[in-house]
Amino acid sequence: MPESKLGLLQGTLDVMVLQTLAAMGPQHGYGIARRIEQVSGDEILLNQGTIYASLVRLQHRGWIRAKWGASENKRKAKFYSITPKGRVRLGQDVAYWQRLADVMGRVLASRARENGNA
Amino acid sequence: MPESKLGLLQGTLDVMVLQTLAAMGPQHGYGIARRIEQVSGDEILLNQGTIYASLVRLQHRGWIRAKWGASENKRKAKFYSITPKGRVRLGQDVAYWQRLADVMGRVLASRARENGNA
DNA sequence: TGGTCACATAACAGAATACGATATTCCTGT
DNA sequence: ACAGGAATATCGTATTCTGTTATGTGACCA
Repeated sequence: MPESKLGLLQGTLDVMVLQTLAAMGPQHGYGIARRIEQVSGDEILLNQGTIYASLVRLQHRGWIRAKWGASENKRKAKFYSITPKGRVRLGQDVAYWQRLADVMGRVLASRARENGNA
Repeated sequence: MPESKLGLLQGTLDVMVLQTLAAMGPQHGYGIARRIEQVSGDEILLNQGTIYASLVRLQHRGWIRAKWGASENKRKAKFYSITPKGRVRLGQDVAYWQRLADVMGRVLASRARENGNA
């Protein structure tokens, strides 16, 4: 069980969605959410509804496209897939993330002066 | 020169400010901003004014405190320092960041299927 | 037939950074 | 002595995103 729910930072959800679609192929919103939670080792728990706003954004920008179909359970579901533009964007996002992680690492590593403490 | 300006994600600026104060001791807003840019290797470029909203937030929460003084150039400046509560918070923030970076790494590493591509 | 789960849409609240305008004070060049 | 610019701070607004909650629909099962 996850220690505590891990909140997300602005933009990280969209990247994970793109990555998930790139890695899994076409998938419906519900499935994408479950997959992200699973891959994260259940550290991330997406509130029901949270993923859809992301999907709307991404589709609106032309990075994913949707098509109605039926899930494995015969239920009506919208299947999303990543577009070529989406792949390009994903590449940029990953590069951005690595840069940010690098910079944060550098900043957080700047040594603290030896203070008495609390 | 930086390739391109690196935008920040929600919350990362506040953590960097706390860390900077913990590492440098009391410092004024302008100095904190310059320091963050420097430590980041000039990848981060803080727009003038951006840092102050962060300082207001942190002070409002009791994580930093301010005192008017004079900068090395004899100009009037507000010197901020981290409080005990701020140090606790910084620890939590760093832990959070590491968790998020870890999870993002896991998600972004999920293999893409071999697709023709674009 | 009634319930629950899979799956989707919509709308608002909260929070933080980007950006631009403005004010003050000190320092430097002429 | 004066103009201009750098150091330093404040404020207000636009934008964007996640959290959250309410609501709807169709399948499956007891």
